[in-house]
Amino acid sequence: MKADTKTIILDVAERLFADSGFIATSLRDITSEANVNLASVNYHFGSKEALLAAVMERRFRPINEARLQLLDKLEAHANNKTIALQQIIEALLIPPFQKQMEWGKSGEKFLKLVGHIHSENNDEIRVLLLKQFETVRERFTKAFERALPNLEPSEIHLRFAFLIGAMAFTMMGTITSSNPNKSQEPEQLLASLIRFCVGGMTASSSASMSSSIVLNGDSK
Amino acid sequence: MKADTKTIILDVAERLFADSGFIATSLRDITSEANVNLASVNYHFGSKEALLAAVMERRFRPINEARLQLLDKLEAHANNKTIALQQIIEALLIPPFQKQMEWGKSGEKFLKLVGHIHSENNDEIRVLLLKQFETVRERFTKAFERALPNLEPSEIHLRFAFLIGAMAFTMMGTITSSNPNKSQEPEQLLASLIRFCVGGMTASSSASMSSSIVLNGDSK
DNA sequence: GTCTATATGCGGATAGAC
DNA sequence: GTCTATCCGCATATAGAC
Repeated sequence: MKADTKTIILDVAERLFADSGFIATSLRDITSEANVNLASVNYHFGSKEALLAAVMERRFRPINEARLQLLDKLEAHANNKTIALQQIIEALLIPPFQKQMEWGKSGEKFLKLVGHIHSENNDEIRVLLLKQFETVRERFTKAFERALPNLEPSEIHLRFAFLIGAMAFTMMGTITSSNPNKSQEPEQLLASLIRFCVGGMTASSSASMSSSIVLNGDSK
Repeated sequence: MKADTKTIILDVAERLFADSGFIATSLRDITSEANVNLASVNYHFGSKEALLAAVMERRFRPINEARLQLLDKLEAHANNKTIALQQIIEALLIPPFQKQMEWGKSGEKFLKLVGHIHSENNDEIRVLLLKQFETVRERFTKAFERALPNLEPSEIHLRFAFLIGAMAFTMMGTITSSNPNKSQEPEQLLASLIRFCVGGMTASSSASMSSSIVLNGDSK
């Protein structure tokens, strides 16, 4: 557990980025809290953006590997049989929560950061995140299409995005902070999220909008 | 349709905030694009934060009023009968899309801004947004509890948050920009979102997690 | 590898003429 | 109400001694 400068910077940066966002966090905030020199960030990482990339890479690689391994296992166990949708969703949603608990205090703020990154406007960062997620997205899209043969691919694409949205929003900590129950157990939160997403993905595609409310109101 | 300075600033600020986020957009970006003087923002609004507050207020007030009016109508028409869950969700999700279409080009970027605001870390801004949403949240929470008597209030609270997350993420434009179909129709997007949320809210609460995957992995 | 000192620029906000 | 000019602070990044 030697705490070299590089690791300390990564840990502190992760926490501050999660709490205040990438843009609002200055290198001075990071280096002063980490008790390292201001110039060391540029020495070790090259730039502020590269630091963020390193922070994300460190957490996302194992999470996405776990996701793909779980999906591999599911597909191996199911010989030509269809995989239950819930298991696919669990393979997607459990790893981030599981890794967070495994990492303990160090990874405590990571989920919050993940949520924030999803909404950062910085294009280069988004590209970096999407690149890491690309393989996962492709593999799980195919799995969803096999498990939900009655849905159009375009509909599955949209619902997948809704699922990611619910997950990202959950991870941002907005929910836990607004919840009356002061300390929401992560397990309960995850279980509820899984139920919600299973219900959303399996919803009938035929339901039409209620006629009483119309979008195209030419009210003027 | 006189374009006074104040309105021009509001329009341009809304668009730039939506595209690049609040922090990353400078007053100089806004005033130069709006062809107004830099000092006019502080003259008309007082500060950059107050400008954002004004931008949000202008759009949220009519949207939240529409939401509450729709819910009023639903509750008036249903004499002691339970309101269909889908109608409650529609009353919540249709107004932002409907208002956006009504506003046309001027309100085009508004949904994107809404999505971003949900993830801004600035506490004062979040408080401002939550204050606007408070009445809506309370009224719709009660409606959900009546429509879903089998769910625990805490479970409903969580699912409501997931729903907001799916909506916010959708609004950010992440979906539309990543979708292979180049121009996703807003109506189709909204219809899919409603289906997903109805499915998520009505999902069985008894489903337990698959035993093959466990969160508490003491892997070390 | 780590430090100090500094280059260089942009940010919000305001004073005061018109 | 609108303009110019400016205050003042903080940002990232780097140069160069140690």
